[in-house]
Amino acid sequence: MQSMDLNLLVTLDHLLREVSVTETARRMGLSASAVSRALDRLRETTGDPLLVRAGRRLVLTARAEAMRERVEQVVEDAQTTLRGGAEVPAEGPARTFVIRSSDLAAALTAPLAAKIHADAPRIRLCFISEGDSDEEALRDGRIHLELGDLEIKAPEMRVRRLFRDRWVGVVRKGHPLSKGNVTKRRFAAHAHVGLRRAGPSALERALRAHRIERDVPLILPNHHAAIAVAAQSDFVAVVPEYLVEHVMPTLGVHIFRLPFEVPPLVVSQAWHPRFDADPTHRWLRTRVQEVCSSLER
DNA sequence: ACCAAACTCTCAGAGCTAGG
DNA sequence: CCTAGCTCTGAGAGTTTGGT
Repeated sequence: MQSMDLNLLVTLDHLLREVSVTETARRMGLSASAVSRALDRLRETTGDPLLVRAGRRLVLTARAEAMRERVEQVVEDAQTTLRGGAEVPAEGPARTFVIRSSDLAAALTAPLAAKIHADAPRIRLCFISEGDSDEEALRDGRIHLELGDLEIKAPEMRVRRLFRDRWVGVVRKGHPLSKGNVTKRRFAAHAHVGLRRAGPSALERALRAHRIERDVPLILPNHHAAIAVAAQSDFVAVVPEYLVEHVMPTLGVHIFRLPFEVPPLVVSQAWHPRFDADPTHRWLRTRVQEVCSSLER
């Protein structure tokens, strides 16, 4: 076998996650041209273009898409091998991890807490809401781990994708949209609940791209509240499908496919590099990953 | 048509390593 | 120690595409 530069795997891992040469370069602390040439070598090695132009942006080829999870796992395994196993220490003082989490990550709270309590009863978890969403808290160690639909800007921060899910429409049983085909016109004809966010969400961008104008007379703080309101009123909510299936299955709502394309929701975990080599933190990240792999469709 | 953004390519220079 | 070969880098120009 011809010898391969295994450092290319790390670059590939970043490229598959960022889908951008510029962003990969920023994350790795390299120049864009260096990453571009690394991509060249990856293309030569794999015999696939991996990332191809789509307008101003790049998109993954089918082969790259298929490689993504495997590459992530290989890089993670290599890092674990080189740094030592991610085992929770049997001795030592009790330890509390502060996890900042949006309600998008709520589905994994119960299985994660059960797993941690069973395997490492000396570890305590303190979940806080995303109200305080500054990256300084991750930097200075006030927050040990962040979970959710993250838009981390700090280049040094470690971000690992946990799972993806699709957006669905939710209405009460017996609602007009619970019968027949939901068209864009019918979708927009009903009042919707919106979510309070700092910037436009992927959903709002998709609505704008499809020129769908909906009436949003009610803004709520999170998806759980949106589902609960939709279950008991004529409001329409658009939420991640797993939240309805895993967290609020008892409400008896009707779920329908959206009549337009929305990029999938991506839930990730993020942490500061200061915790990279911390064996207990690594053990926790691995447990989070395990719980999430059971959620992904 | 013009401008901006993102990626690609070429070039020259620097640093590292192996071999003589 | 010197040299050749390789890799990486930044600079700068070119290409493609989208927005105005």
